[in-house]
Amino acid sequence: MSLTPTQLDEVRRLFADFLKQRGQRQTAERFAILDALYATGDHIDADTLYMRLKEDGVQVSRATVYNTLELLLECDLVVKHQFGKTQAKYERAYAYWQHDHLLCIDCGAIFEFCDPRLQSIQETVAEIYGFEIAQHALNMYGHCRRENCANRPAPTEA
Amino acid sequence: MSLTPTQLDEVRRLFADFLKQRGQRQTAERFAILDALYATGDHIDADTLYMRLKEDGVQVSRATVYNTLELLLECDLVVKHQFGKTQAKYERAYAYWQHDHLLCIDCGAIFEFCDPRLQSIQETVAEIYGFEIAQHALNMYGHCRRENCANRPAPTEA
DNA sequence: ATAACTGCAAAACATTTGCATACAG
DNA sequence: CTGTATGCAAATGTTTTGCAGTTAT
Repeated sequence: MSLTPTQLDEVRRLFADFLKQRGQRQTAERFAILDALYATGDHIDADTLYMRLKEDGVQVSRATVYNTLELLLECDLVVKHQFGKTQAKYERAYAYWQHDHLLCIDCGAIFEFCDPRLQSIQETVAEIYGFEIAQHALNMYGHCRRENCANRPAPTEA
Repeated sequence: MSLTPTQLDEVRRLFADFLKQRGQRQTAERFAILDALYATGDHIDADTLYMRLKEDGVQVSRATVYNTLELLLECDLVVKHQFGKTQAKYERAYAYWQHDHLLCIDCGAIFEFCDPRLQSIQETVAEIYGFEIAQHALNMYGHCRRENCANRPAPTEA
């Protein structure tokens, strides 16, 4: 799930090019945030990312974290998710297949899956409604069957 | 898109039964909120619902709106959506087919669709991950082609 | 009666903004 | 140098909470 050092360099280069092309500055903070996000294999919210940077001794402000995440979204190096909560989660997007999410209501575990039929659905919907579809988000919510699942409800006798 | 008076009575009865069964009180406020939500064919956020009630001369507090929406979610008379924003939207759920959403990035218009292939995907995912899936949310984001679409981006010459 | 509910206002969160200072280009 | 970016703290927007007073049962 981790990227190779070469891939990480490529990601930094893509971000650098994006900033240059837009006449925006390449600051240490921006690259630190990019690195921290890519170091996380998981889905992470802005505040946790902010605190993780702080723990690692990288001094950045929350405002810069939000600002930079916005830039990373614009250059498609990061995707943002709204998993039914008000707080958004972010996930790295480079060298990562397009996928959807399966979430456990009880323990919060997140799994990823990919089903080609979704592409067909997207095409059908685009056709019917005359839309040009840019992206989609499919989230499935349920109960995982892991032994150690927290908040697991008592099994309903069936 | 509007429910018949008979259906609305049925909805109120379902809510009444739910409250009774849980030993919770049937207050005028709760039914006013239920009615206001069902009077809206659209997707509505908690604050707009609160203000709409106020306009109609129904005095309720924001806290009661949120509290009641929570109850309505629990008895499946309402569903909650997180359309990529921090603010949640609510939609009536009774006598309404299970459907998914197509949103215009430019003007915010919301369309609904239903595709049977999603059911197959859900079954496949449940099987593969050993999940018992309770619900899903599929949102597609794109550009509608309506003449009067606000914020429509300039057509890219192709 | 009494336990539950309401309204209010304060608190808690998540995110955005304004502005003085710092710094990349 | 110059205009962007940063950090901070205040502001905004959304949702939750605590509590005194109210009300359905």
